[in-house]
Amino acid sequence: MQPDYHPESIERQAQQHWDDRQTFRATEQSAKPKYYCLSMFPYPSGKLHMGHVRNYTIGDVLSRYHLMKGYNVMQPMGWDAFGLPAENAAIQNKVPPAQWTYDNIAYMKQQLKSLGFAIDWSRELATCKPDYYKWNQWLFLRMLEKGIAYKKTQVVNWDPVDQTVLANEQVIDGRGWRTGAIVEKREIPGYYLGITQYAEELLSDLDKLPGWPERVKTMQANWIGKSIGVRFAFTHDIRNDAGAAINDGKLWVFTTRADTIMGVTFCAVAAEHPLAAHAALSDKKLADFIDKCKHGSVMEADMATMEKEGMDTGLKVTHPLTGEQVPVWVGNYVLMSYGDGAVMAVPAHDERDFEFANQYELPIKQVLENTLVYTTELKAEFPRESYEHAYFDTKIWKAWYASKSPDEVLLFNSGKYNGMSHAEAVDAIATDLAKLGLGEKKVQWRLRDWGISRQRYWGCPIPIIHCDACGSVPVPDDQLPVKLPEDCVPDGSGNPLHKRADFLNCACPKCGKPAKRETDTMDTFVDSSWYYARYASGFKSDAMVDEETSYWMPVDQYIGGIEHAILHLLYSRFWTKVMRNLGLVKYDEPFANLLTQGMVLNHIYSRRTDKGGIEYFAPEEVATIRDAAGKVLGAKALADGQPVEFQGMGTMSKSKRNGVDPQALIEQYGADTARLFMMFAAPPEQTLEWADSGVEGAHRFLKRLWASAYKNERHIEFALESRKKGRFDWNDEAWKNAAPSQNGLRHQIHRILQQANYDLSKHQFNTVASAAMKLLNTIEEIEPEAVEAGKGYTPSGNVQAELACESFSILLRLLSPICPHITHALWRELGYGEDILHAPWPEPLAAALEQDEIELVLQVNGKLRGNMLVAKNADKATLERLALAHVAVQKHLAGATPKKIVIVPGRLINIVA
RNA sequence: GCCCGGGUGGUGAAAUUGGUAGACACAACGGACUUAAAAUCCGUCGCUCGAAUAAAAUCGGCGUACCGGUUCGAUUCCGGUUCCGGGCACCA
Repeated sequence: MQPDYHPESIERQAQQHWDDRQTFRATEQSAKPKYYCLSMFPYPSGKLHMGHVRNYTIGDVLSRYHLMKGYNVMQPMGWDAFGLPAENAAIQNKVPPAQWTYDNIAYMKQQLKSLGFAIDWSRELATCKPDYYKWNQWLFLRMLEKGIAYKKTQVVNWDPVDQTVLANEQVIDGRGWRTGAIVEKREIPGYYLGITQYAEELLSDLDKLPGWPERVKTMQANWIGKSIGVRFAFTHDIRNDAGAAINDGKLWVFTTRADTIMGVTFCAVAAEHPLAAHAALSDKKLADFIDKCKHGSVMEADMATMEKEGMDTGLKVTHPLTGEQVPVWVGNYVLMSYGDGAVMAVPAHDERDFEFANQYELPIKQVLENTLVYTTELKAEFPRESYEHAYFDTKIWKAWYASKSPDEVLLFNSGKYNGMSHAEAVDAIATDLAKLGLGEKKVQWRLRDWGISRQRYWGCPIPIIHCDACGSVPVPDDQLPVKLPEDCVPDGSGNPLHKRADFLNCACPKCGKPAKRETDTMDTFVDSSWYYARYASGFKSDAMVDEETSYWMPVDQYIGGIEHAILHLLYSRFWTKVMRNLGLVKYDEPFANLLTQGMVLNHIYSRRTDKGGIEYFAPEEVATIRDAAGKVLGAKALADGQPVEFQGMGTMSKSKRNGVDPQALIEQYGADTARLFMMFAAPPEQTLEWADSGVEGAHRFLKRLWASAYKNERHIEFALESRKKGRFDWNDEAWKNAAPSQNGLRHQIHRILQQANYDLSKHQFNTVASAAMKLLNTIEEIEPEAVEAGKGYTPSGNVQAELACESFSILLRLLSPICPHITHALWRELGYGEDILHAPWPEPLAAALEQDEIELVLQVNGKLRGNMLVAKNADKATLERLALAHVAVQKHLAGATPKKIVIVPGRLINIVA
């Protein structure tokens, strides 16, 4: 064997070996248990970044580990190939998104291959191919038939300069990222999927997912947000010009806090609400305000953080229970798309209403009793006169409320409901409203239906044809797929499909007259909602999925970034349930076990353009300015020397230009070093700030491993030879006769292995990597001189050779999922066998783990004072006697009598004095 | 703003989930080898703390973002604060 480690040649040979034998080609015919290991497929943005390397290495470690554990493993790969960045690239480079995408796929595929992942490439797919997205269209049509898909208006960001719809990402501080123009909200029609019809099951089935991280399940449950409340109406007699009562004289609202209904002092409606529009007809200032509300982005984070503004409409509605006249305000924080676009306001017991009431001097009426004492401190901070009997700062109130059980807080100031608890009051009030025909109990979900229409070119066409005579007509199944022309070059304004007569013009499937195709495309989350089932289904052209999915599905291990904790994972769960209800699949949930990888972060630098848009700089394009502690204060662009802004750390992404390409790393050190370093850096679920400062160390370890194997080559050969000839019987008896130092080393080796196997079961790969390093450190303590050629037959020499042989075999197998190339090569070079992947997974031997004596820690009053060796089965009395007699204990007890002795078996003795 | 995570040496991190804080590495420093450098090997490495000493060994104190609590014992559990990251429905 070669004396030095040459990664490029051994990696090429190992990959060739796997290619030649089709090692990772998965088949459905196997007696072994199946293991479907899936990493979230990448968007083909151009190059891999470190987040990809992390994600796919984690998946590969799990795949290879299970392969050696005796599973029938399938690990596929594909491309989430539709999306916005391809259009941006087209605008910049004037290349069609299709060509840019296919070029990127080719490059990134070669990068993935060079990392040596155990992928079954025969199952590769790309979502931008018609044979894939045909089935998006097909299932969408089934959903239309079932009433799951429907059409209604949606609010979008509109750039008035580019005359185009903007993605949320393209809105920076309320302005278009290219034009800098103030963004407007626009209402346009679009298609929705009724995910709320599945809300109950999506929530309750979280309990069927013990293999998912708790935090992801919590996030999904909060997102679905089931709450039981009351929908009710204020009445009015406000009539439009035609004399008809607006909305039948009812202002509907929803509340989860119906018990506070007697504390309502005003109502707030969205700017788009019919009452607001009516009032604006005769009020110029109100009309201007409503117009102003239409500017700004539609993002929830922006809505929630913006200054709450409102204006009185001058209109009054009647409280259904008190008969009081309640003023109606327009509030910029009320969303038309939530519920009925109107809310009741109870400033005494709602933080947002409180803030609004304070700002506009609206009355506050307390209706929940409160035994919190109005202290002088509170008076100083909240001195307003009307606070005399109520302490309405809702932060204080909420803290007080949270310290009580809901039944302890009773209603007061609420007429006939006085003295009732929360639950009693909600029931009584709902009953009274129902008697009046003005309300009822209702389950309300925070979850909204999924709007899938995108006014963009590079996506899956929505299979609808618009006919003047017949309206919106679904494309018949036999005309699927509706193919997207692949040669368009978007220029940033409008949808290029509008200019494509060959795509646009068609015949109405119903009446045959000339008609126009829908030009909206589907949200790319549709593409990623079922790709896992397609991998598993043999790519039939006549079916979306087939019976083979029932062999592989559900996915046994899904791996992907925590940023997908809600949307992608929830949509996939929903899509699965729709497919199940259509009889296409038999499982309820797509992903049995989930590992959410922590983000790989890097610095983000940006600068405002002259127009008011935003421009990002890659970290290597700037020189950072740091303070004494090394904290980044700012930076200057290397190109022009002008300042750029440091935006903090953020996840690696194409759009923020802060991705790090692993190519240089792979070329300089090899794939094994890149993989090892990535796994060693941090546990998989932890966020990681990118720095390559440890790469050298990972590479140094692999060089040491190779050198050590080279040094031990002859001893291992000798030991393997001896085993074959049956010259020595390496049973427990034989080891008992070996020297204590040799048994000590063997004990250490098996202890490290035991811990590493435990860490693997927890998916904590960084400590598995460090276990490999510890194993090598331990192996280097074995003295190889004793078995130099020709002198290897002394009893001690035999033990040394056998110890080296056993230890290396453990180390190579343990390391092989992380560093498959070097371990593949060394396994063969040292003569262990043809293919390490066919070797069984190493397990520690009970006999090697056994120890006669154990070390116990001695504490006095919880402080470490010493330790002692005791027989492993020493009884309690002996332990106490030995501990009290210990010199360090005696010293710290200083003659005091122990009050208590705490013994933790196998660990410590704490003497409390 | 709301929901979910996280904060441990100069750095990445570990601690068998309430029991020796800092394993394994990186960087730095010192040494060996070398004409020299690289590579390699050996050693030191939480603290502008205290005692001891010529120097060390050694002994002790403090230390897991901050404040408080529970416990014989807290990086781990509970309450509060703060900073950082992820998500917030058209980035994927």
